Amino acid sequence: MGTQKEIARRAGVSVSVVSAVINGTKHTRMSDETRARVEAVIEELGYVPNDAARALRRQRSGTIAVVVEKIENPIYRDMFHGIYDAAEARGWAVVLGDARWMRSGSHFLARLLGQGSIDGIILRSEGLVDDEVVAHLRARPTPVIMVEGRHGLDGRWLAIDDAAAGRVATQHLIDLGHRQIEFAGGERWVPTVERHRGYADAMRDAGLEPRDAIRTGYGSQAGTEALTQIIASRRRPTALVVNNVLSGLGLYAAAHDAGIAIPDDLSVVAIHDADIADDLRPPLATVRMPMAELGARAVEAIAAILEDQSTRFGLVDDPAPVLLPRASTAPPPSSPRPW
Amino acid sequence: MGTQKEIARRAGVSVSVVSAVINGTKHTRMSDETRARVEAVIEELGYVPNDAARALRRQRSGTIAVVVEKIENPIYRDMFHGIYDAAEARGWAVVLGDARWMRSGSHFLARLLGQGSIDGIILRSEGLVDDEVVAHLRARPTPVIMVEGRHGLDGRWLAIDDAAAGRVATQHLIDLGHRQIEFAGGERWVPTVERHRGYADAMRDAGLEPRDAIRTGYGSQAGTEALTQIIASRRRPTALVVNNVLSGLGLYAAAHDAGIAIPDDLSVVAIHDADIADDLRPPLATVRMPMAELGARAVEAIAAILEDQSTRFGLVDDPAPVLLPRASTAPPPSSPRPW
DNA sequence: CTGAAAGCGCTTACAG
DNA sequence: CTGAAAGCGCTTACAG
Repeated sequence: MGTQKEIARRAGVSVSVVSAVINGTKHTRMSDETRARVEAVIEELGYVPNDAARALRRQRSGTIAVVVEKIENPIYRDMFHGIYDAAEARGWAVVLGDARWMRSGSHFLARLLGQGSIDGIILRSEGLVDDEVVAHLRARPTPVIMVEGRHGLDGRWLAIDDAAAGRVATQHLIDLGHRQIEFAGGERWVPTVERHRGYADAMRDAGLEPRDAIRTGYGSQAGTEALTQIIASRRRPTALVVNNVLSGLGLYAAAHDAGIAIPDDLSVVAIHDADIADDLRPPLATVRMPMAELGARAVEAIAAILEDQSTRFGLVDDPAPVLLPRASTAPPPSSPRPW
Repeated sequence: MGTQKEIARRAGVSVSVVSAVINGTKHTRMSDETRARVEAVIEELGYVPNDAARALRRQRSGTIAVVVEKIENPIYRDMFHGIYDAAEARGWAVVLGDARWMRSGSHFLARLLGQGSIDGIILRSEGLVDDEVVAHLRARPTPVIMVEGRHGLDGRWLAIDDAAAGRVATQHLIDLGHRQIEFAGGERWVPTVERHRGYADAMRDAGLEPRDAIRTGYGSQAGTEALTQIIASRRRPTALVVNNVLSGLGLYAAAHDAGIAIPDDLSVVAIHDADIADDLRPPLATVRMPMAELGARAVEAIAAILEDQSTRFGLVDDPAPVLLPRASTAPPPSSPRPW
């Protein structure tokens, strides 16, 4: 370990030279011999810079935080990847956290909001963060980019094109010949509202009557709730668009329990792709979203803010959402079985 | 924002007093009136301490990092929770990261290993971390606790009682009357080896002949591979213990594809519980492990090391693994269908 | 081309 | 009981 001071002493130079060798700064007008001597001592001691001292001096930590609501949700995988790659390219480290930890008074929150250890925050929350925490976020200079949610602080939000995703999913079902198509996903969360809007647009364009969204909670339970509500109603759609892969999982379970066959009785498409879609039986058709690009854009937005440059917020619509067909969809039954 | 210096100026006191007010230190022999004035200015400015300066001065950041291999694996949920709670109780913030980011030269790794920003690391890896990175880990003073893996650096590892889990899972199947029971999970990773050992012990205790583990990869694919191998063999077990819930998911898919009914043809128990076990059909019987306790113990171990106290490493066996029965198991078929 | 010095914002031992 | 000062380890403007 050791410090630059110690290296300087051992190499017989000043700390300015040591710092220059480490950082490759212009101060670098030193003889090759001096540089080599310094590098040898650095190697010998296994010197590593003290990040706290650096951050204090540079007024920048080189670390950004990503906070999401349920970190185990598989849909984040690509986003994390996109964020990580973009951050590494800029020389930043990424740390992850769970939105459930953002409680007023938590040390996690203190670290996020304190000066010095986190340069920027990428936040994805379905609304869990309470008003007091939001007030803190607003009061601090640390830039916060909201992803997948259109209520970004100071308009700083980025989202995928959820309406397009809803449209793509619905269009696929229309193309298969379905006319009784519904959408499940609740209305509280903005992306869901957008997806439902895309569903409704596709329906209208095809001369079909869109229905209100089937309001549900989130997670796998949403799928279960959706089917329960449908069964309780007099409606018998032949196809369903659900909010995400986990909802699809819950829907599969409920369909199994109710003796409803997928896709023979009911076709299903889920927004968002994830590995597990391939492991379900039947494999679940999904809409792949540009999550990696969303993550990369969020990193760029933080960089722009820190450098006082302007940046474009809003929709990340390239590449466009694309349907990944799998066996959970089929043409509607010619003579529907009653269920 | 502002600094203590600015607060001191506005409140007409010295920075020592400001610091004392903020930290509640003994220096605290100040009049109530002084304290109130300082607090008012702190409030007014929305002052937040600079963590980098603190970390530099205290030689401690108050942040620990948790690095796991596939952060979206649902089995980590409870462990993260246990870590978070224990860390908060100690006044520490927790940050998460993915083991795939621990590449030599990555800025993420630099932040982990550098002095100043991370006080300790909890690492869970199936072996992804390459030798060069391990060498770095060893060379730095930052304590690293290996969880679920018995090759901890300097013997600093903690693991759940995988052998007991294997035993519990197997015993449940034996109790149901199964005699042809197999274990799937590969042999590369130590916990799997332990689970297989527990399986073998339970079998022997029941006077049954344990079989070698069916070697597979990891993740959902493991379940698929296991069934493929069984089908290719002449063996027809009536029950199977799989390494985790994701493997169970893959096994379900493979069983469906092969026309094998669970549990009628084949009973299944998975090590590790996760929410999705309830969403599968049939719901998947699992063994719940003390993951939250494992996480809490890892935090305590870091604390002990930092405080130069001794601490106990090894197995976290309280509470013991417990079987959560679900519909994926049943007595063996009286007259097995051929498959 | 290289070194001495200031200062980032904090905590704390010390002097008064 | 309170203030002035040192120092954590770094970077960088400045002097030589």
